Amino acid sequence: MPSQSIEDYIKAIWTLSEGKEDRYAVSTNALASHLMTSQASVSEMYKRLAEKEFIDYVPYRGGSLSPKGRQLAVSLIRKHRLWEVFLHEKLGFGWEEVHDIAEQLEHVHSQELTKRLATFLDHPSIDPHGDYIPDADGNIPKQRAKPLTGLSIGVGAQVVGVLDSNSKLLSLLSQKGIALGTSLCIQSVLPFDDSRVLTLNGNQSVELSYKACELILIQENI
Amino acid sequence: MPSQSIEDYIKAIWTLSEGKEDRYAVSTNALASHLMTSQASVSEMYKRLAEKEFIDYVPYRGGSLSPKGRQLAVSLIRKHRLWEVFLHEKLGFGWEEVHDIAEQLEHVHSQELTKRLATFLDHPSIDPHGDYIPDADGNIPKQRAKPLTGLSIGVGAQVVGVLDSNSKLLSLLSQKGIALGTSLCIQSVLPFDDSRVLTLNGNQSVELSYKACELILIQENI
DNA sequence: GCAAATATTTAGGTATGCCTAAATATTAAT
DNA sequence: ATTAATATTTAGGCATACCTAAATATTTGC
Repeated sequence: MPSQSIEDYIKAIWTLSEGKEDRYAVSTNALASHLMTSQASVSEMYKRLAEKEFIDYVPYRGGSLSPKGRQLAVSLIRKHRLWEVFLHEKLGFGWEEVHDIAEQLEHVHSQELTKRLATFLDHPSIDPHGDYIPDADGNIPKQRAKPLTGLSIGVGAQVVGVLDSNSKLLSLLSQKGIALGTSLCIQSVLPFDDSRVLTLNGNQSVELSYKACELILIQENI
Repeated sequence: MPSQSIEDYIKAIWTLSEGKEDRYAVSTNALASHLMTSQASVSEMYKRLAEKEFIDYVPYRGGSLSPKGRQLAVSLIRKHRLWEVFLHEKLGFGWEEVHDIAEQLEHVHSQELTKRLATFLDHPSIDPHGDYIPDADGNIPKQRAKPLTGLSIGVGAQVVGVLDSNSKLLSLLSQKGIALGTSLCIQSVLPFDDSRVLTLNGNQSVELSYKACELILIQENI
């Protein structure tokens, strides 16, 4: 049974290589700053992970998930996102609260539990942040959405996800009245800092920094 | 935040001193065999636990829970038993399957989660094995039931709990048709090994070893 | 192409939590 | 009361997972 640390590392490598080509190698630097640990610790752990065949590791070149590693990562992501749905839908937690708790729940080992939880939740395919939930075989659709910063002025779109589960971002969005499914369009882009002025659901008007807009995923209306 | 190991030790001390007088000291020997670890490890851990003020520890005399330790223990027991109810009632796990999974779930740290889970389950007061669930303030009724070995021949009673969550025992009981709430009475006691022949729900007849009977808690019909 | 900047690894140390074997306390038996 | 049996602790090790500082690779800028 992989330790909690190993699971955290594997999940982080998966997250950082999402959207990149297959076998994308994650640098120690990137992983260290993502996990808020030292590069030395990552370097050491990379050796352990390679030994256990979770990653392919070329010193000075970073680590990339092996098939075994990818499988573990995806099963963790599946558990994490299913628990998020449970916390949100069944227990009434806000979308900014679910991440940290799911972070712990994902480490519970029991395939049967995951299976039954999925059934209990009616096999959801997206979590409260709009991310796809891998199916039982580990298949997960590619995120087709693009960041809000890539939306042109006057074009209608819908919020379908966020790129970070950081609860501060989610609190900010909740506060501004932005949630999954919110319809919006960009009214204008402010000079100097590129903040966006948005129209939400055709009426309210809110301002959002470039930094926040980068992390919001939208899908343009057809 | 106490580590998982510390939580396991505290819970074990609580379990072994349940029913005993307040501040009952658990010997290293008893704890080591309960946790299937060495006495040396327990001795070492006792020092750490005393340092962190979870227990009072007198070398060569064993350790007893401090108020802080008892509080932690009871909150773990509460979480464990609430999760067992969830697994059994919501996910349909059998009573012999829930213990091991709850053993992991109980280590998830979030008071809010426990609170919401209890509400979601409608504030149950007993778990699938018939054990009382401590309330949010840590109060837990004393177990009033007695073991099946203490029941006289011909007296009707009801199964209200088991003294061990060992899944082998639970499987055996399921197999024999014994569950929480089963009505039974002792038909006869066999010679030599003291096995009991039981009548279940007024009709079926099953035989059960003394060893198993010791661990079944019953309440006599009034 | 070589020096400077940056990235990565190695070296040496710490804390937790486990082990076996040896030493020491306590309890029981005569 | 002294010895024998049992219980407990200490000593010395090991693995994981972290750290800082130093050494070594790689990349970048000129």
